[in-house]
Amino acid sequence: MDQPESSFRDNVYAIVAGIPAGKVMTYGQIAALSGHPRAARQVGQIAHFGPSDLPWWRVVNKQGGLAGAYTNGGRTEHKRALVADGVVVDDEYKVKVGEILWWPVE
DNA sequence: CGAATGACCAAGC
DNA sequence: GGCTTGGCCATTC
Repeated sequence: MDQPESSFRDNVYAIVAGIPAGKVMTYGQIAALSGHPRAARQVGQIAHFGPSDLPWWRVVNKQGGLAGAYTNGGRTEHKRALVADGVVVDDEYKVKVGEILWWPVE
């Protein structure tokens, strides 16, 4: 392909696609692992405009809060998808930080 | 191609 | 504790 293989976008795809069911990751974490520790916003853009083949519902913010602009219908469906995957949700629309999957850094 | 937007994060007041 | 600012860069108009 014409694109460089180590694109920020491509890395995000691989990471999000690699999130196991029952776990969630944060935008900042994904961005950092993609090579841009401050590009958490782009993860959100990719999530919105990017491919829908990836489990974006397993992606939450640093507070464990769900995305308010979830393409499927908002936090309602987002939370529902998480619970369906086996993720523990504390409040109506928040996930425990302890349930977040942290990648093997260092 | 340029400007605007944005599903975030961290620091400052 | 909540609002404001700066930063990142892909997607859209």
